[in-house]
Parts: sequence; structure tokens; C-alpha cells
Amino acid sequence: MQTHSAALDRTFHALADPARRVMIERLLRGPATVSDLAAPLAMSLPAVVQHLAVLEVSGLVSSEKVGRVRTCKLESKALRTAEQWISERRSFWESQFDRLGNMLAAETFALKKRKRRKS
Amino acid sequence: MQTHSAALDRTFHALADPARRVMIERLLRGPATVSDLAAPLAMSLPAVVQHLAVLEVSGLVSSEKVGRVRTCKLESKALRTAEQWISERRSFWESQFDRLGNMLAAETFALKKRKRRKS
DNA sequence: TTAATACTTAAGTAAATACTTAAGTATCAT
DNA sequence: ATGATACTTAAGTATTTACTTAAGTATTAA
Repeated sequence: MQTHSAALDRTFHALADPARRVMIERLLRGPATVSDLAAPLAMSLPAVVQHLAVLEVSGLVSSEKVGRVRTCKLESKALRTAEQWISERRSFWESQFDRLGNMLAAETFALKKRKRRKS
Repeated sequence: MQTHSAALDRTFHALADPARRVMIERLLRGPATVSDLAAPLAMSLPAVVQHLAVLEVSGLVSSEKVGRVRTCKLESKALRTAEQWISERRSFWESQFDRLGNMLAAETFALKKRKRRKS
């Protein structure tokens, strides 16, 4: 379990913006140009290019320029890594206790704590 | 598919910081006090409290104060929502094409584009 | 060759982030 | 009552974000 990961920082940060998620959504349907990505967004082209840079640095998107057109596409690896981080932790958490077990664990924890304090 | 979600913004943003992920990691093992969460982190207590606020606003963590001690615990709902957003998109993307199909789709796209341009 | 297209670069700004230190305020233990 | 504990609040700062407008630079089309 590696929680200290600059890659995860970048991926989650990239996903934390609605404009960038809209761009990802568009790329799910297939490759797109910068203009294509900009079309549904209420902001200037340079702003979109900056969002694109965040997506590329995170590894979520790659792009290539041919002629004057830059074509962007999704890279599933980063998405998979982020999903895995969450998934591993969520399933650990959910399997560890059911609703009742959770309460029992909390009691145990409180008890141990009291003992530790006294010593 | 709802990509415009302030809740997702907050959850992904909360997950984008290594200190906050360490705090989550600690909470996977069970409830913890603010001091417990602060212990492994190289920063002041107020800084930790600020991170905790981010986690609480995102819904990833809840806390309750009893006496002078605030006890924090994980809430799996937000984690599940974030995981779902990624999972839905990744599986859509991955099922849509295999490596070869992907290339074919890219060709088709380029072709359509050329036609559009000519009309 | 000229004009339009598709970005790109640069520079500036307002707001949000991630901290800090200093000074509180309730509890709890003695 | 007094001091120690466990936060809390306030206020300040450096950096990063998320934009903007203006002015480029290649390509492509006419």
C-alpha cells in the first residue's frame, strides 16, 4: 500500500475539476482535438489548454500534434491506478466491519485507550 | 452520468493530498482522535485540523467531540461514489475497444472528420 | 500569396491552498 | 483550585490555481 505517491496526487487533483471531468467524458467517446474539448466549456481556449496540461501531467490523457491539429486521447492506466487506490481501501474498510462489528470495534478501541492512559 | 458534481469535486480534491490520504489510511484501522491523526504527520496540529475539515466537508470522514476529545471515523459513502465515477468510465472505455479496435476507431474518426471538412 | 484556422505563449490577476505561530477555551487529573 | 491536555480560533504568508486578454506561430485553404 503506497499512499505517498505524487502520481496519485496529480491524478486525483486532475479529477477534482468539473471542466476536466467533462473533457474526460468527451474523450471516452474517442479521440478529440483541443477545439473539440473546448466546445462544451464556457471558457477561453488557453484555459482549456491549461486544463489539458493538468490532464497530461497526470497521465490521464495523452496528445499528439499533426499539422496544426492536436489530437487527444484517454490513457486508462492512471484511471486504473486511482480506482485501485480507492477500491483497495474501500473494500478493506467495508469487509473489516459490518455495521454492528464496527460498533464493537469502537468499544474495544476505547477500552484499550483507557488502559494505555493509566499505564 | 452526472459529471457536474460539487460532491465529486470535493471528494477528489480531498483525496489529492498525501497528508489527507495518510489520515484516511489511519482511519481504515478504526476511529482515531485528532492527535492520533496528527502523530505521523510532520506538521502543526492546526494544519491537521484544517485537513480534517477538508475531509469532513467531502463526506469522507465524520467526527464527534466527547469531552475534550474529538473522535474521527471514515464514512464509506463518499469513497464509494468516487470509486463508482472512475469505475463506470474506465470500464466503459476499456470495454469499448481492445487495443486493435481502438486503432480502428481512431481511423474511422479521422475519416469522418475529413468528410465533414469537405462539406 | 494571402487569409483563415488551430493552437501557443506570455503576462497578469483574483481566489483558493497549505501551511505557520500565537493565543485562546473547555475538559480532566491531582 | 491549578496545571496539563486536547483541541480551537485567529491571523498572516507563500504558493498554486484557474482563469483572463493580447499577441504570437505554424498549417492549410483559396
